[in-house]
Amino acid sequence: MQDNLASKITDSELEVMKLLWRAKDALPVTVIREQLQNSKGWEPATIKTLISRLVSKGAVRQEKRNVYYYSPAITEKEYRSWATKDLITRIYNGKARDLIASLVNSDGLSQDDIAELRDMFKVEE
Amino acid sequence: MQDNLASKITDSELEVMKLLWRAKDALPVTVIREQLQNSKGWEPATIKTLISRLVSKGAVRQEKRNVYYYSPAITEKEYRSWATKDLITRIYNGKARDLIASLVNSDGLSQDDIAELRDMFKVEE
DNA sequence: GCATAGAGTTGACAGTTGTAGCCTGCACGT
DNA sequence: ACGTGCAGGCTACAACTGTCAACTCTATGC
Repeated sequence: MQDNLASKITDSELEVMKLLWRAKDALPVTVIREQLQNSKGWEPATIKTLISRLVSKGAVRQEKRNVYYYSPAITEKEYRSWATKDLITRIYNGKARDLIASLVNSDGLSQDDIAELRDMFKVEE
Repeated sequence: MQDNLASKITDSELEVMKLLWRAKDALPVTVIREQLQNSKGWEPATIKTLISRLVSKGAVRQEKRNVYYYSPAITEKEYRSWATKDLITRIYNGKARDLIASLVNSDGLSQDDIAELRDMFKVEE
């Protein structure tokens, strides 16, 4: 996932991606609209624009049937990984451990989280 | 640090913040310019704009002497904490542990990092 | 077969961001 | 005391973002 893909997914567009990631299959606009119109209060036009932009920037793939069906061209995992690395680069001077330190020292993690992480790192090798 | 402060620090502006965070004291434009002009290749005008915008949005404080002296109105720690939480909210459904899981499973962490984190969580209680 | 709804495309418009020039008044050196 | 350089403030402008409307063309229902 290069700079010219997910790097450019904006907040609004991300909402569309989330929906597509949740779906197991490609979806037609109808379905996408249905869901975002309520949850986000967006006009159909807005949703169409977001989809188009995502297609242009290569984050969403379209598949021609009677009507286009849309599916993510990048996985949520990839996107998360990219976004996280981007954060680390931009504000933690590239040091991932500093990110975690920040989480630990601020109220970013619950006791449960910390317990779980301790486990995670115990098993991890 | 509310939505109307650090939330709005843009990438370019962040470079200015980083410089101010590194400085122990308030700095006049002269000094700020000196450093960013080289490292970033920005024109003086650009730097002035960035500083103004940071002042408007309350991220930088200005102190009148002969000439204004600028210092951060929010700490780097605060900003990091905010930015991290923002990431977690936006793309990890609010689950901090998922962020860390993503780091661990992708190539986000070096072996060294992992070792250090294991220590971190060992001591942490 | 024909009308119609809605998918897809194009345009739009205000606000933000990246980058930078102009102008005016003040401080500093001579 | 006077000129000059530059800090500060204002303006600018293109690209990107958040929202949305108008138009066109096609597939589906009758």
